[in-house]
Amino acid sequence: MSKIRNSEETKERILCAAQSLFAQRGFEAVSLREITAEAEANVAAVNYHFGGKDALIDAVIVRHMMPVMTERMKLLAVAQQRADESDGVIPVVETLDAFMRPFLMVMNESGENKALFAKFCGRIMSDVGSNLPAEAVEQFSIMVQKFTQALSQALPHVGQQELMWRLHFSFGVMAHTLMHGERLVEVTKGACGEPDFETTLKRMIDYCIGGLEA
Amino acid sequence: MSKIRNSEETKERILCAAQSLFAQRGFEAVSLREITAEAEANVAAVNYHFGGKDALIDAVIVRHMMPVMTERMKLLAVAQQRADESDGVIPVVETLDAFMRPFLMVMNESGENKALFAKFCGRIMSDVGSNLPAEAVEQFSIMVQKFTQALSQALPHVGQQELMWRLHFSFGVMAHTLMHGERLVEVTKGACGEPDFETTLKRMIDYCIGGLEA
DNA sequence: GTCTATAAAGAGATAGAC
DNA sequence: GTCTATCTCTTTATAGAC
Repeated sequence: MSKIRNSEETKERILCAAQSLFAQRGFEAVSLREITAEAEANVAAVNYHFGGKDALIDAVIVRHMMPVMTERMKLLAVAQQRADESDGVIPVVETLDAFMRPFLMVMNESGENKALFAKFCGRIMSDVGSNLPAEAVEQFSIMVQKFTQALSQALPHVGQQELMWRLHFSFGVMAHTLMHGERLVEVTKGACGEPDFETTLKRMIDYCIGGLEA
Repeated sequence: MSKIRNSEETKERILCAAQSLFAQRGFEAVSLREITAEAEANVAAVNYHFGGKDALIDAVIVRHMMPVMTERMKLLAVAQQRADESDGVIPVVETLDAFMRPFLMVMNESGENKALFAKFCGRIMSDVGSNLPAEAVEQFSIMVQKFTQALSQALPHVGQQELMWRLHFSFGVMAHTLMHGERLVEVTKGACGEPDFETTLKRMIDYCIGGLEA
């Protein structure tokens, strides 16, 4: 039993170390040796627990993205309930909030490095559809459908195709900011301020509302 | 003389092959062997002509980004001249056009695969500041400054910090679309239409105007 | 300038002892 | 479950023949 517990801990350490390194440098540029060194585990442990590097990548993605996806759907459902008490249409600001806020929530809940977690999420958003595990792609597809529908009702004057592109653009805003937001601070030498995540979230939502309603 | 000419051709083939592969899979995930195989050159040729893989990466980036940067500055200068004939303020739509259109122009001029070139540009935009050659970073920095200034004059009600973030978001729109625009077509199974680059450009500009003016 | 051959380092994976 | 030792493959880089 103690062995099983240790095993689970080792798995967890590997997952965390992998996520941190993947966030910083991407999936392919990180070696198992670096991961296991940081996780204070053995190279063989990865193959034992996950089956190989590719399986580890999938596990890390699923492990960290599922809570975000679940939270998104939950927030959207809550917003839908609120909307049903009036005209049934979710305001754009609430839909966007339901889409973007879960990152903050998961970030805050986990004790992990927030900036790294953000980068990791941004990286995944950028890679969606390329090599993501099937489970994640499916979840993602369902989510896109739900959110498109909600936005469509709030923005009836925007055609379906147009709306898809604008949602795609909004993904870009989020992915780019999650991945490279802190770099803006560097590049501008702090002239852009050093806002907390809540402030950045609000900025993104405001910007995307403007773009979606354009 | 004929050897020199052949040498230049080999260099060019290597640069093109590298750009194509980097666009598809990123810089670190592509090996020199793959590049030289596609370029029908020898592995040693890369080291002879460029000095190593890192130097090749820098050369590819500089080679393909400089025309875009130059064109951007030129278009902005032209817009400024037009503006000087009235109130001196460049309309947001023209600033955004000057920023985004050069990609199309360079794409169309080069005989290369347009979609690949777009991906390559998007990848560079995403990597700005991380490992880009100093030459490119400097150019980029100057460009950001010029465009921020132009937008600032057109949007006096938007604070400086706020504007920087909104410009950053606009970068995200462009980078994400260049890199993953075609994937939207796949994911939506064509429901988003299959617009040409000119149409997508217009959509991006409209969206970004909405966001910038929000 | 170009190529072959090879060096040197590092990758992922696995067998077998514990 | 974990770890050492090792296998095999691939990478970048370079020396030296042509």
